[in-house]
Amino acid sequence: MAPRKKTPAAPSSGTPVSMADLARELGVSMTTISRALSNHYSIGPEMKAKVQKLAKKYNYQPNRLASALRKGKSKLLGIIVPYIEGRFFPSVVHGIETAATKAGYNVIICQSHEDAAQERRNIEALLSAQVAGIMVSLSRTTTSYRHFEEVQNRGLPLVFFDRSMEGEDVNAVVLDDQEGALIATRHLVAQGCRRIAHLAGPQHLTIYKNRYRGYLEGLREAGLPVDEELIVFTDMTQLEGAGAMRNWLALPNPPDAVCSAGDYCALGALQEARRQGVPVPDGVAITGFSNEAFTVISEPSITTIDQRCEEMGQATVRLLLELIESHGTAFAPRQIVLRPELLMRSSSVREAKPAAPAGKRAAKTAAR
Amino acid sequence: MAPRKKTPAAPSSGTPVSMADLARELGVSMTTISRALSNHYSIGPEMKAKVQKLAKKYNYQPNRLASALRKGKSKLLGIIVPYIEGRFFPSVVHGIETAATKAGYNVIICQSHEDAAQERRNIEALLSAQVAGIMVSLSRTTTSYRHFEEVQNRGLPLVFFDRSMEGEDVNAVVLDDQEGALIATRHLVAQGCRRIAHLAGPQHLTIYKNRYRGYLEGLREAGLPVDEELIVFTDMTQLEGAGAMRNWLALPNPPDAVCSAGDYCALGALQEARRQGVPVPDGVAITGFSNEAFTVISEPSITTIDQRCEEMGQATVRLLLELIESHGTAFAPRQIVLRPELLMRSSSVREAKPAAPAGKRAAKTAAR
DNA sequence: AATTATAAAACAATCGTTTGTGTTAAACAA
DNA sequence: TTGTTTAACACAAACGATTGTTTTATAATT
Repeated sequence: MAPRKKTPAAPSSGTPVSMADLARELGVSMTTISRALSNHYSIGPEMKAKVQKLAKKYNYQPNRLASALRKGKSKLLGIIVPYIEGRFFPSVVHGIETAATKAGYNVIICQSHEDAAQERRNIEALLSAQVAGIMVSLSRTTTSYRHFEEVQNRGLPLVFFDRSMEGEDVNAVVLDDQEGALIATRHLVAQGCRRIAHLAGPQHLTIYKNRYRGYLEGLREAGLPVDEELIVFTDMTQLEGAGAMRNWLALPNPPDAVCSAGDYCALGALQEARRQGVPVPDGVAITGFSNEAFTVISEPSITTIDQRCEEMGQATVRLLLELIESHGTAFAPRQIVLRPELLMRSSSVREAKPAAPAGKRAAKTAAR
Repeated sequence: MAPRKKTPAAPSSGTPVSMADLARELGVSMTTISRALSNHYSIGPEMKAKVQKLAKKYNYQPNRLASALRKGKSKLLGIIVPYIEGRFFPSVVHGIETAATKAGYNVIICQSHEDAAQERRNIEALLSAQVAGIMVSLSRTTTSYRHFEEVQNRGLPLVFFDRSMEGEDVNAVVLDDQEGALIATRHLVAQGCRRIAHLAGPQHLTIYKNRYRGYLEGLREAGLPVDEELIVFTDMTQLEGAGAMRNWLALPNPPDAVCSAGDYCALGALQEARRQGVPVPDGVAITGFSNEAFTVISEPSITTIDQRCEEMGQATVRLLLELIESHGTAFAPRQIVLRPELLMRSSSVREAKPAAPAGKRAAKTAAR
């Protein structure tokens, strides 16, 4: 044990300044220091000034551990994502961190690596760290939800984002995936496409199921028949997209459009079409989903659905903080649904229109 | 204040189980519980077994706040990045989180948003949270380093990564940027290029300065003259890359290659060249820097330098943990330099070579 | 002058773990 | 038997901040 100095700590001594140091220096009690710093009414104005000046002089930083321990509430939020890569999760984390910092919280980040067991360990670590609330985007392999029940039992606020548990009794912020696929399909219909194919994702994941639904809804809305030949279930890889496109192009009556539930898959399809000499969008129009960075780079640039990553992060934090601050006052769980945005780009816009027809954020694109 | 139960907590009561609960249940002291769980020698084997069984039964999670407060060392690491976006930082964070978790630490993530003042506040928040160590990639606008000195004064381990302070007295993990630009230039020379241009970045940033140096070294090595017309200083945007290329192509004697210090800038140059009908790589060969995701997507795919993001994250954590665990035993500050890797792709490889000449990770590329 | 408010600050317990120092009892050696 | 070692555990004081409950002055009121 390093012997604790009895003399007041100099501004740059090894050990950080504590309230006790300030109290000793001013000859008052720690209570006074604590209350002066938190602007308690029972401390006189001149004493407050003295304390705050001294705190600044020594660059006093409160020990948040001690504070959290005593108060039973920390200024830490936990976030669990499957991984920190690609476009989506980093952007959401970006939004979360920004919003949390603004509210005086810090964020502990964990990756589940798409592994339910790791997710469970993450939860335990966060509980152990006494976070004030947890934000989760579920791992693909999560089937049991017991670890989340324990979070609930402790009364700890829990908000899912993007990949949520089903049901009305959870707090969640999600994208309206069905709407996203619907507006993509509508857009293709508006471009004159009549045989619209769908690259679907794993159907045990809600997001892909909903995108599939949106596609079907779009067909129904336009009075188009559902052709099972034109629906392929994939894991959303570039390779599978190319494979599906190859098969479709070999059909006697190939599709004139592809609505993909993911950008990578759309890219694969696009590349395969061009490899086979089929022009995009005039031979086959293509839409993706997620607004991955490359969609604006590829040639032609890919029409896609923006997932409002930043807004999702912000909304998640907002909801979580509401739950935290309304401590006890049992809130009815809420689901916030964000509206996706269609980004029209070259891969699907068929004739050169005089001016950008849709929203401000339409195609920047197509260096050609 | 919720009245604390006196009876032992059921597994799913609101309040988490504490050591006191376990101690009461077994009729022993908290000391015994603590030492049994940490496998202290002075506790008998059968008592240890009993305690551990009960802890498991109640799913006891130690309060890390209390533990850290008492021990003066938390299991939290802090990380400050300019932002969580693009390819590089998310990947490094990915590597860091993975390595930290493996070692039993959790990571608090902060963004400086390229703002020195925010960076300073981040540091204070991390100090306040009593992290065991801090990892930083400097904001672009940081000119004063006083906030880092305070970290040092507290004896808190500090490791820079990628964007580091200059000097021998800091711990840092960086990429050998000079080497990166050098091998890119060498590669262009090997492709037969003789008038190699350089898209340089802001020279007050070490990384760009070093890339510039590497380019110059490459020219010297090949006995090529330095032509100032062929060197343009930019902020590394796509737009500026295009502009520079436009100017170069208007030259009486335009370059036959461009070595860019960044991928976005290289992309801009590439697109401008193609817009003007100059073939890539045969008219002008192009290399980028950073291995952004789009470099493999663009047509042609872009030769670039991989920055070993994951390895950088791992190395950063490794170094930080060494510093933490060697507590006190003053370590000589160390700089770890990672070797960049050239990823040869279509934008620079001039004639179809019979087999990939270089390393295993060479071009996958070129759907054409 | 005695009483009662009010303001300003001190006391002391507490959050949940950890750990240096006892304490007890059994085991062993002399 | 007495003294000494060892094993196994308990006591109690930290860590640094917070907060309900006094206490002590000072001012205001009767």
